[in-house]
Amino acid sequence: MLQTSHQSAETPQRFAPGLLRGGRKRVAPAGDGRDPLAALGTHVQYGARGTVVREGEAADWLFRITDGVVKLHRLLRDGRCQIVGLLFAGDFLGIDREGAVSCSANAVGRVTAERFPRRAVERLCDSSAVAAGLLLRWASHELLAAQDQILLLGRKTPREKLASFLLGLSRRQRDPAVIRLPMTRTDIADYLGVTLETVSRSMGQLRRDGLIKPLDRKAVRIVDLLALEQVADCA
Amino acid sequence: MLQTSHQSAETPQRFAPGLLRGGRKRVAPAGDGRDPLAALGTHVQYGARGTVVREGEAADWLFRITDGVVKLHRLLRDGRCQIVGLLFAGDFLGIDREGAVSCSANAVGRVTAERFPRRAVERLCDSSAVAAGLLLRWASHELLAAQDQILLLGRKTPREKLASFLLGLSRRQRDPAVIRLPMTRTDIADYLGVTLETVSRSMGQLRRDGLIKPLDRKAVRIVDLLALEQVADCA
DNA sequence: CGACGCATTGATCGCGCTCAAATGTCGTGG
DNA sequence: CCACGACATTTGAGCGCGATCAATGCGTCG
Repeated sequence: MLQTSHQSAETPQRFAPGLLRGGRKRVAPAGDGRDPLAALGTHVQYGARGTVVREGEAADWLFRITDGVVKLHRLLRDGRCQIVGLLFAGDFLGIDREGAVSCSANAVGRVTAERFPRRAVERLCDSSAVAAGLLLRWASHELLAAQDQILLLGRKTPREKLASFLLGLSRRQRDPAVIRLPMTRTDIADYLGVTLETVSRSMGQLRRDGLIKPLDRKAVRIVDLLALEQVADCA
Repeated sequence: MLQTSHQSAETPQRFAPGLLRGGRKRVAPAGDGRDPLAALGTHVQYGARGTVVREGEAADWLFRITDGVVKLHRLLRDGRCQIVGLLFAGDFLGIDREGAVSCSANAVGRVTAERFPRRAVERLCDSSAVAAGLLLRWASHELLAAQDQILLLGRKTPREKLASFLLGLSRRQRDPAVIRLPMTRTDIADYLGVTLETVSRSMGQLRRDGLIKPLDRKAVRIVDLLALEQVADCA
């Protein structure tokens, strides 16, 4: 079985995790100064839970997400899992690699991305300050996000973690008042450094306190934005 | 990050508390391809606990540490503190800024650094792929370190956190078997997302288990490197 | 329908936090 | 030089939060 008849994105795909379809090299306008990478890219697509790269693989590719959400996660030997990053449309995957891939990357829902040969990108960056600057700007921004996450993991309570997480998601979405949760409770737990039960309880707590209102399993409505920001304490 | 921001040409330069001495602009060999930044830099020095930059300040400067250790920390409203990064010789400070400084930076011991005018660095990066590449490479590496720290904070036990921390430090030092701790227990605690008592207890535990041997309060000898690596679980 | 995956809720346990006290270390001035 | 005080560190006692284990509910698919 390759694909369910349902087109809805959240339907779990049953086919083997991995690459759905690799496109042909796109013929892009060569002189496009706005996106120096475009000419190097190939479009690729992944099904829900598809594996983009696996920890330890040779780092031959650089990706740029065009649609969907990708989770970066690392495992400890005994199975403990931590999601070290969430990538959305526009984010790069694989900049931070030195020879081998440092963590696995999986599609959360369906994902489309551009894939660039790593060598070619490096050559481009060596010659084009525009290309290098593009990646540098993104890496700097990502570094900031990582610091936020470090503060969250090190010092925030589960309740505060969840509030911060929800607000972070809401900023990424069309309607900031209705948050679509692309991931399961387990994923959220692995992202926030708690257990899935704690995520569930914190969610219930925020609901009982009137800050949010769960719509369905994968969507939450922000009721009291101010109070939520207060809790998140994004000082 | 390194955005082109228009800022007053003459910012009244308030010397941060802790600044010992500001040097003169260094006249560097212009054609030095190895270090495209050198010509822009000024040497500065800070005393122990000196403030390099404070959260919220205008991000007018980029620093490169030449000696000593700098801690980056962020505070929550109620005083909880998290050290989001430690910078050593060769590390940059301030790449990840967008207009304002995102976290405070303090010298841990005595620190010397180069200071670059932010706008000049941005101009250089816009024109020189070498300069942009230098910063990009550093940012990528730092992003990797941040992911390690995220895994540590989210999923490791205090004992594992301390082991990882000690091993990380040892890699930075001349003699990898004798670790000099540049910081206090409180700082270590704020870096590892635990309390100072827990740091102390974990240290005692590693000592009793024969993995390390505290020499004095600011130095530790690694007795059983293999076991320590096992505990750190840097998978 | 039953099987499965995901989420919620409850009961209990133990690790790490908190509060508190004792001890050690360093810098400073008499 | 020693006495002193400030501060860093260690150690102890007790508690509470979040993890763990377990049961149940709920929606989807075969």
